[in-house]
Amino acid sequence: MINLLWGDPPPPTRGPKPAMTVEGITKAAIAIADTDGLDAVSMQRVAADLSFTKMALYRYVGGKAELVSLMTDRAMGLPPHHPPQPWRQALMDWALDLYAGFARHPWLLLSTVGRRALGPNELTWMDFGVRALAETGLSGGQQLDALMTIAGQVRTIAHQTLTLPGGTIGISEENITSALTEILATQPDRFPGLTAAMQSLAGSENQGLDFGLNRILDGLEVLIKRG
Amino acid sequence: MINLLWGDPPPPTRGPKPAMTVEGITKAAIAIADTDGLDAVSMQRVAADLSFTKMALYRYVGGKAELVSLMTDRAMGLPPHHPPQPWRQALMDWALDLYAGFARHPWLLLSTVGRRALGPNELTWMDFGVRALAETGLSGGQQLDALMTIAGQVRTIAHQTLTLPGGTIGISEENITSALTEILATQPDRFPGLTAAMQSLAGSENQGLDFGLNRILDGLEVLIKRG
DNA sequence: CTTGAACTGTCTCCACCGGACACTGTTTCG
DNA sequence: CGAAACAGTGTCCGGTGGAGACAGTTCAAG
Repeated sequence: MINLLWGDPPPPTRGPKPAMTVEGITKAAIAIADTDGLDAVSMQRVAADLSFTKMALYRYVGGKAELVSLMTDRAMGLPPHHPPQPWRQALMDWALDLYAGFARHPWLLLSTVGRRALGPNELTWMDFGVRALAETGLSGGQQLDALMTIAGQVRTIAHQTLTLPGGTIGISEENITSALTEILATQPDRFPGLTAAMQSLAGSENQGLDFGLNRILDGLEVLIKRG
Repeated sequence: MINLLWGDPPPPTRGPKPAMTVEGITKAAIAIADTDGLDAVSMQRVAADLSFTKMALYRYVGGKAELVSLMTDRAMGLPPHHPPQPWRQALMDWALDLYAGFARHPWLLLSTVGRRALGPNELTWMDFGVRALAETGLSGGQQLDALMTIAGQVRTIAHQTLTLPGGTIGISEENITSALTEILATQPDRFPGLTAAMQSLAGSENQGLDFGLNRILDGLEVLIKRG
């Protein structure tokens, strides 16, 4: 099956006009994922929202996996443009833009795990990030590694902050910290380090993203200045 | 439903002796996930491996989600002990131990996304990590944020390195870089930064984990020394 | 203008999934 | 010796992704 992500194959000319488009299907699927979560995206549901039969979708996309790939790349979109900046600020913007993308489509956190096909938009994101580091004297591998580290930080915080409604089991509190404090309250002696850390946390806001990013950027600065 | 993760409820004494144990079920499920991936873990499959009926499992675990939680916490296990060390070395060991865990059970990368119940082992991991930072003068929140950043780095590299056989679609090469070079070879002008970075990468080994960790630790050192 | 090939969308069917529920058989306590 | 509590099974359900046959539509070639 040809990879729909990279330009559709030339449309045939015989036969009836297609009533749908890959783009329309993808948009419908994204709309479902945005409102009801990625698990709610099924072939039936997508087809129903378009007033078609499930099997009709298979004329356009190869299957569920391919549809998810298309959704992912489209929802990711292209990274926003920024005026030229020093590498540190550029990377910070890049990270915040990425976080904003996850905030818009939290299901991206789920659809981008496991081996998957890379779409053009995803690659463009990486390209932008690498270019921000082009002038720093870092090697290509170092640039990519640095980018991965930053992307990982964004993912981590996004994952722990956004965490879709699709809860799995047990603890149904609003966020991780509340569930955590609850457990720690009952058995403080078992996790002394955590208990102490949580006590001195009380009320401090979610600065996790900025904190981690600044540590990483500090570390990069050390490396870059060292030459 | 009582959380099986935190000590089973007292077993009843009436009625026939249970033929299975929660531990046995969990171990069987982990074995399946280790060999055939997390998707292969179904109630039927687990029950069949134990020579029981699917529905019999529901006498022990509340459902699929709870089983996965049990698998996750058990597979994570307790973090290994290390002799007392300076915080930097302690965190480095912590990160490498965590990575080793992901390498042993790559499906943990999948089972630990989305909101989920926290098990005692997972909390112990966090406790160990936080304790490594206890003497650094960082606040509790900063300690937790630092840990999240490091864990995120480990996850990112593990995810991009291990990536189970359960591929989804398209590109079935051995790792991301090979698929990437393939794409870049066909359209180098579209991703100039990436192309340049990949060219100067040729043959360098997977140092991504060490690189990112050292940047993060460098950044933490800057913050800690600053006081 | 006709005809046949190419194409679209629908229909039926399948295996599998997680799970509800009623039921039989077993064990132990009053 | 019951009766209550419990274990495991069998049956059923709605849902999933997907294969394949089929009829309707459209266009290009004769």
